[in-house]
Amino acid sequence: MTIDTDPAEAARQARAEQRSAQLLEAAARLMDRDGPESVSMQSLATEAGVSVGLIYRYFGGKDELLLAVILNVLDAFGTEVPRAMDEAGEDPVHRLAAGLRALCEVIDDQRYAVVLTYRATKQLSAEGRHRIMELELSTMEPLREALRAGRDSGVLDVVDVDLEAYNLLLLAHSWALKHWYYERRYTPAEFTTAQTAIALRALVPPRHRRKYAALLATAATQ
Amino acid sequence: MTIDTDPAEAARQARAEQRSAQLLEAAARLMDRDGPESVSMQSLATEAGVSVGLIYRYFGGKDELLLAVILNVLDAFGTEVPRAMDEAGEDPVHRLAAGLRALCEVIDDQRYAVVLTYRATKQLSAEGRHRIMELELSTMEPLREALRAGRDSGVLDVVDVDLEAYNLLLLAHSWALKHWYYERRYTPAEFTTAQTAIALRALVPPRHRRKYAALLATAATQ
DNA sequence: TCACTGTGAATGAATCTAGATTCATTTCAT
DNA sequence: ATGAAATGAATCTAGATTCATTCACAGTGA
Repeated sequence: MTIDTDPAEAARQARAEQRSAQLLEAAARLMDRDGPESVSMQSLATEAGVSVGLIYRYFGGKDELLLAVILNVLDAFGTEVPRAMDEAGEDPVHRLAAGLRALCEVIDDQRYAVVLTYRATKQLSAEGRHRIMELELSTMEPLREALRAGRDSGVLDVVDVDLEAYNLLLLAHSWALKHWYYERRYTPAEFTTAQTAIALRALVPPRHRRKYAALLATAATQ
Repeated sequence: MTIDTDPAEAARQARAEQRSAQLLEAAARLMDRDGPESVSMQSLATEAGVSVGLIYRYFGGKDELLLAVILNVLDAFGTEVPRAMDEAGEDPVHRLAAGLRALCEVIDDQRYAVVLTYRATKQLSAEGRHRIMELELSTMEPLREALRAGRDSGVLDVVDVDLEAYNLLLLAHSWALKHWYYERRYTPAEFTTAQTAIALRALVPPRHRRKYAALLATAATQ
């Protein structure tokens, strides 16, 4: 099965990957400046400094492009969340908090792409939609895992792991979804801290609260 | 200023209102059957059994129509939530639970219109967007009020009223937003009960939990 | 009671528009 | 010189919008 080793082919692949990244970057920049509805093939081409036709070489069409943008975010979740959680050590509560923070950071970074996830369902093929669902679920797996671990060791009071994991994801998504409201009241960091406190307050039973006081506190605490 | 009393004018108004309601109903039915992206002027006209042109008489265009659909849902929130809360009596916790339940019920009933709220931002005029924001905020006011009352009387542990009220709204919205996932695992009623328990678990301090045991319990409680 | 007429309601084929897609042509790298 | 990469004007498409036309009926006079 060693079909590789063709240097020309390898070079092509490398270039393709670079182009693809360039286009995704441009899409992000464009959405960030003009909102997600401005992602037309023309404006994307202009933003990326290439011609429309070229986009079709690297992405089959708009559908595939949007799918790629979305998968890109989900991929960032899949990378950043576990990394942050592992850095946080073994404690399930700290792991959870770290995961939520990472989630919020990626979302802040890719705000419009996250919103796109909710908007683009229309143009996506059934298969694309399915991939997104699968990926979203597997993205959340580390959070679910931490919830389970915390429940098993008694530091977390979890009733329904799946539901509560999804709630955490939505808590973070809300930064993108309701940004028009939150941006007036919180910085990204404040938002993250406050939501972490709220989420953990729901999960950490009283007897363990002292231990996690730092995570449970907010600037606004009375 | 008694410009009314024109019976012809009154009749016209009545008919206009009826038409408008008929069209909004058709839009709901259509979205429910074919998804929100199928709301084209043609298909809406077909569904409502009128001609395309007529829609333009009652709604200026697609933007206004979508705005009306959305305002319609928000209006239902504005009516149902306070009603349910008032029926629940004085106790802030019961009021909150009743409000959340009412929210979930309206959302289940208008699932696609709720999703539309997140999708349609594009086509809405700045003014329409603004009205939606205002309305959403005032819709949540009863929830905020209950949170404040509960905090003041000590039965609720609330750090940031605005943030937590919005989280409750999103908890309910998630039924519509992530329906593809939840529908496989919960009935609307189960979802509502579970989310209520989770939300209240976060808010009711331990010393008051016994009193609200019924709301805090779920079928799934270990 | 019945034709007659004026007015708003309703129609839907024709038009317009935004933007996605194609592909004949040109440029570039080896 | 050759093939891949890139271009962008021309085409295609979905669907929103218009508007000339028809319809329905209330009011009017015989």
